[in-house]
Amino acid sequence: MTTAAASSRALAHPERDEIRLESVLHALADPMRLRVVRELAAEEDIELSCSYFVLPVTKSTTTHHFRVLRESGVIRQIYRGTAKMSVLRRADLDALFPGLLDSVLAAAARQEGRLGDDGLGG
Amino acid sequence: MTTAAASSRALAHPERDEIRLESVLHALADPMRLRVVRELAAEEDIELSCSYFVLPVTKSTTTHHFRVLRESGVIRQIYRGTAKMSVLRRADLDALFPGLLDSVLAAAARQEGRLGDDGLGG
DNA sequence: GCCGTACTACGATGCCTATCGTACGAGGGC
DNA sequence: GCCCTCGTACGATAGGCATCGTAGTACGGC
Repeated sequence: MTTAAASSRALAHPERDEIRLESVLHALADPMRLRVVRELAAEEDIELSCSYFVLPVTKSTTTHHFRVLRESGVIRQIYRGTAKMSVLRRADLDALFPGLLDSVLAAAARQEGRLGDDGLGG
Repeated sequence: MTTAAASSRALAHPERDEIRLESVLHALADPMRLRVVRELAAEEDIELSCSYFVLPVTKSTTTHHFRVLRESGVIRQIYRGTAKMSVLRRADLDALFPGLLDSVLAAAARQEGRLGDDGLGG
């Protein structure tokens, strides 16, 4: 392989054309997951480990949320050693649903300002 | 009253500033409700009765979905005689979350074309 | 006043899901 | 090899929710 090899453990992802709008909206409708997506969007194209995110839930719940995000096609996950890195699938989402991700991110930012609750624990 | 009077029965709606992004996304994440919203958007600013919508579920389930849409702030409902009319709260949604509704509608239309499933029962 | 239509309220059901705790597996550092 | 860290798997639990059916309410027409 030319790129840095991921661990042998593989993870199932939907192909671009398997991503469903309803699943994406459902994934984004949860506050914990929206928060993760916002943090990932803030670090555009940078792989972040699950442990980077400090969420007010246990590790098993965090694992659950990351799986929902991955299986809905919102993020891509790769094992790197003991860490599991996550990136937003922005290119796929923008191609399928132009403007959707941006308007959701903008809406979340507006609402954060409006309510004075930042939704980002870090 | 100057405008056509609605029935005496009142319905609870969230004020504009009470509308939460997560609730809106949740409301839109259901196929049945997304379908309703798309039909309402297609008849911009026109009040449609619940019975206008031919959904593959019973009337009580339909009532449930309309309530979710209303309580999340996506639609406004008014009684007119025995009928209950619904309209999209486009102005409120556009003011709170600019571009969100349009990108969701566009995404739904794109997905419809992509999958060959129109999501609108006629 | 009576009936039909439009929608609601309520209870039941079965599924999905957000959460937890504990026990386990995979990799890296020593 | 041993242990620590990161994350998973599994089971349990509790609540939410999409669905239904039935019984009931509001309103308009006759």
